[in-house]
Amino acid sequence: MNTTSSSPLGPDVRSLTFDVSVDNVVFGFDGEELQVLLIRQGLPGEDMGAERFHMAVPGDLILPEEGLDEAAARILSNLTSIKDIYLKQFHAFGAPDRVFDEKDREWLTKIRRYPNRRVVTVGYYSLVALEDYRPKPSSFASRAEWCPLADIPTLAFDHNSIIKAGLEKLREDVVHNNIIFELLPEKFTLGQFQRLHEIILGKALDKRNFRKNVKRMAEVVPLDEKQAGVLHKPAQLYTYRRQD
Amino acid sequence: MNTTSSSPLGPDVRSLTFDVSVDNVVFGFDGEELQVLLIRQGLPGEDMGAERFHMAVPGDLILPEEGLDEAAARILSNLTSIKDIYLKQFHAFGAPDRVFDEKDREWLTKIRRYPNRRVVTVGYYSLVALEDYRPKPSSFASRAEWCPLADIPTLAFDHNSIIKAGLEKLREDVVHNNIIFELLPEKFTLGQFQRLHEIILGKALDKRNFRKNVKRMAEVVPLDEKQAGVLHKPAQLYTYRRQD
DNA sequence: ACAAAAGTGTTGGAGATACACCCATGA
DNA sequence: TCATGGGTGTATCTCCAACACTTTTGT
Repeated sequence: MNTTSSSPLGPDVRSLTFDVSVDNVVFGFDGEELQVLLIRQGLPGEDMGAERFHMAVPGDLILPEEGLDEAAARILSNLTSIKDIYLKQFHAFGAPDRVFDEKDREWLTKIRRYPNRRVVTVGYYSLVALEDYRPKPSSFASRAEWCPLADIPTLAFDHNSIIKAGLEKLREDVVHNNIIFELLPEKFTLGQFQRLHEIILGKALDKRNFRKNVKRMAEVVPLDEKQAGVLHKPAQLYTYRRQD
Repeated sequence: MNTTSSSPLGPDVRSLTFDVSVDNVVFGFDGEELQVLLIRQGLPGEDMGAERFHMAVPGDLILPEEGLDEAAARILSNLTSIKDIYLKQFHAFGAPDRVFDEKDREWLTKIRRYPNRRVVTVGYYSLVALEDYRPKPSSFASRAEWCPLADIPTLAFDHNSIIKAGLEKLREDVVHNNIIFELLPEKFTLGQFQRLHEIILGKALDKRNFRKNVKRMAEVVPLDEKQAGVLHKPAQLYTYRRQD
């Protein structure tokens, strides 16, 4: 008895209702550069020959009985099979014209019951060591891949601005919290660690000063192991050990 | 096609509809303590003898054609007549059981067309010099008043947690941005300025060091004016002048 | 031998912290 | 005269920025 169409107060539900979605901006680091997890929109049955489907950040509508954080995790896992990662809400996007492009609407017609309904979306960002997560597409994602931040094409909806906002938030959080470790592989060199900082912060850092600071972090501990197979002096490997 | 419960045509639609609201946590400073702007829920026609209406933060549903920021400003102005203030989005709240209390539901029945619909709300916070803003209730607010942070009663919905989250965000932003000036009256003493910092940051600061830091802020300029009518040495007054 | 990244200390300046007493006013 | 907050300086320490050369490996 409790919702929409049975309400005594009138029929004009369409314009007084919203869908709520979640979009996940997942950053990954491969030791070289920062990447973002993108999906290619496409239904399982469809011929994928045509390249007309769009790339987007993995996102979808939330379910009626589901919290936002919960939805973010479920949706990411549904579309890319990546799960159990740190997901942090960073902003809600609700411009009435978020979705205006003709091809976006066309796509929505295929997957949504009410494709014209206004959608407010909540952005989450996440950080992973890229090598630990190989995305596998499913549901309405025909592909799911890491894409270098520099090479991101024009995406569906307002996803380019969502990524931009997520990156800004990431930068803030890296400076003030210890979020950056989520992005590192289990074993990493100080070179990678520094490169990661430089990429996220967008500026060069002094090697000696950087290493001095790292030495003061109790969480970063050296291993009894060195890099091998590289064509230069092999680097000491470190790992991150959470403090009590 | 794997895992998902949502078919290509999207998840089950019946109840898949939401309202979206905005809640404004407005902080004010009176030179002594930090306060929050609250409204008392009540319809204009109703007898206000009974004290059974609840206090809440000023918030309401967004309109179909309206952006989130826009809605926040409109709603605040509608309910309290306070306008043209700095409003910053800080978090979206979407727990499915955000509204579960019987009296909350009862109240919604009076003002909402679809009182049982799930509501996802977006929190905004704001900062003002309390003395510059005297709230005037209207719409479904029967009262609108400043309430000291320490004396906040149990509020409607999840508004206590929303305030808490807003305060945390405020603290962050005070440290890293220059947001704090929004909270000060036009003319202020360094004592007030320091007290405000201490209240927001939740810790005591050294007076001499604090004043040293203030002297280095070009935006804080002394006036040709002193406090009067106080029962101690009158303090120099300062003002905030935005830099180009 | 060469290329490529790893690794390593010192110095100077700026900003943070710690700390105690006199001053001007209203009652 | 007393109570109340206003107002002031110095010494130390920690953190940050700037800066150049040697080492180890693979080819």
